[in-house]
Amino acid sequence: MTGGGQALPPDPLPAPPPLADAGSGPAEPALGERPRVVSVLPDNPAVSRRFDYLVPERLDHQVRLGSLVRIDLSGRRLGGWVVADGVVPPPGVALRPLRGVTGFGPPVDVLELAEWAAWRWAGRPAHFLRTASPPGAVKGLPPPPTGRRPSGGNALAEEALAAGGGVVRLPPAGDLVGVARAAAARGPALVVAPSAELAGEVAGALRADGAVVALLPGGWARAAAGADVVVGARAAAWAPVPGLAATVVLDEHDEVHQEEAAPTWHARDVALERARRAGAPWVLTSPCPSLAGLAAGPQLAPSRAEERAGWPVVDVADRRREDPLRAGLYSPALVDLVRSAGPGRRVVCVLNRTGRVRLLACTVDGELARCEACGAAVAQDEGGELRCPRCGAARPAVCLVCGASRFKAVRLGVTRAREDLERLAGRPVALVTAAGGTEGDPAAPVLVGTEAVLHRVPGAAAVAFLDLDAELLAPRYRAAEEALALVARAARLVGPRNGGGRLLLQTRLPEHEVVVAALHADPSRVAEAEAPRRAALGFPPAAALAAVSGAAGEAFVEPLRGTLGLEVLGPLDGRWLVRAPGVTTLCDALAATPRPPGRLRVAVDPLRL
DNA sequence: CGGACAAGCTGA
DNA sequence: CAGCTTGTCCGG
Repeated sequence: MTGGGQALPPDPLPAPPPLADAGSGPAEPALGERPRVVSVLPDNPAVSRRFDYLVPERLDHQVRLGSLVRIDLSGRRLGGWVVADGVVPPPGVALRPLRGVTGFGPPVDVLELAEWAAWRWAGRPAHFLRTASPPGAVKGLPPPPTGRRPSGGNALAEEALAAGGGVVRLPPAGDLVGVARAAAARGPALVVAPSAELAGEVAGALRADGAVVALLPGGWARAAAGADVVVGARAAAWAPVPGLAATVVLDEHDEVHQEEAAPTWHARDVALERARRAGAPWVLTSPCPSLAGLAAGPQLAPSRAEERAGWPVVDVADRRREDPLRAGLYSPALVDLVRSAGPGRRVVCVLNRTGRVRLLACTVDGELARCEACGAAVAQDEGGELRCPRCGAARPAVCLVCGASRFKAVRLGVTRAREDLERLAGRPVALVTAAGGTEGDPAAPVLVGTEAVLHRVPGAAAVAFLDLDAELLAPRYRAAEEALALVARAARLVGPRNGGGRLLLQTRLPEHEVVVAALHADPSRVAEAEAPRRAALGFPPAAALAAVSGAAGEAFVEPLRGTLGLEVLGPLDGRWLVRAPGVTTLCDALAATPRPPGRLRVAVDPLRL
């Protein structure tokens, strides 16, 4: 099967006992005096076993499946989750009593989901149960909801929900709240947003409708007590939602939905699996659906006119026409654009490179300036000397081939771009980087920065990508999707065309499907070009991949080499790639392979490759 | 994980 | 062979 089609639960491999009735089977019907015993999974990912404990009388009514409890384990006190109740402990073990109950924990369906996720992303259930647990102790729940269920909402979302599930292509200026509304109209809905900020906006809008909204992570108890809508960022995919009736993932293409650290779980896939288990319909929305998202179900697109209206005007500056030696990052169109900036008309320039200068080329023979000692590209330091970033050697700025002393920056960083733009625009230009700093006046009419600038600025009249080719040609298999996602983010920042929103794409690849897709407000062009490439190259969702690294990587990967249907590549840069035709084959194999001692990182579906 | 205990190394 | 390090196992 292909990746995004939701993975089946683990086959009965050497799988651990299912969480919800782990251990030793159900108790016989209370036949007199048998004491109550529960199985507890310790809150310590290094301990994957479950241990049985007696429930003291005084805690009896507080302990239920999922409860967060305190236990004694080999002399230490730990937290843990009750994962089975009424178990009959194996004979000959001296049981200890639970030390206490911390409070409410994940409901049974989430306990089972954690077990599935441990299989799906080669992790430990405890890791997921932490994410699924409330941020603080929850001793009691608020009264059940008395809200007004929202009605109406986005028509395409309603259509997708009625059909059991679908991917709604919602242009950048589209109404995300309307999608959440359509879901909540069907009953308790789970809405996973790409950021806490957006989650807050959705929560605010639905509260204004009169709905009872649990905004995660703070609203965990509200969610557990029942709510019309449970909404939050990534981790909300693990929130309790009694009576789950619909699941929504907003901006499913956004890579923030995936955890970077192993286990690399993806909120979209968690939400989809949850919907599947609950028999609830689902909606994924995106202005530019990912292939992984599209593999989950049918796509519902607005009319061409509607979709176009939701994107800004896009201009393409074809840098091929510019003199390759003299052409910098500043086409005439760009210069016009930055000169149009002013108070209330902010222009944002995106350049995904930090630093001042990356590569220098001799103005006479075009030779790149490289280190005499080690051959790395050298940069010009403040004093004008050429300094090697790799070995530290410095030398005067003289071409090694022709002796000329003038160099031209062929790849400019944002620091340099800020200075250049300030000169070209004749107005103050501020620099915004991911590191958090802003150089220059943050209220400046022109901002330049790496893609972080798109996250840090509240709005803009226009966004220019100074060098879109850096994204288009990035050596990552998802480069095209990522580039379009970046353009879509900029599109949301500037707003739709009827509000004057404008994007400028500077590129030497004007025929590239990402450029064409943006130009025509038709993201399907990227998906259509990309799908056959992924299939040909064996990349997700046409195949399932795991990246294995760490000192124990070799030992872990070795037994996988012989496994039927698996392909093990590497090591390359200390990393192995495990490829399988589908998620089930891959995850079954990973789950069946013992973990050798030592540092090991297994990233299933790695984002960056 | 962290403690318990067993199997190996060193110095006399 | 004591005294110590290193490794493996197990916990309720």
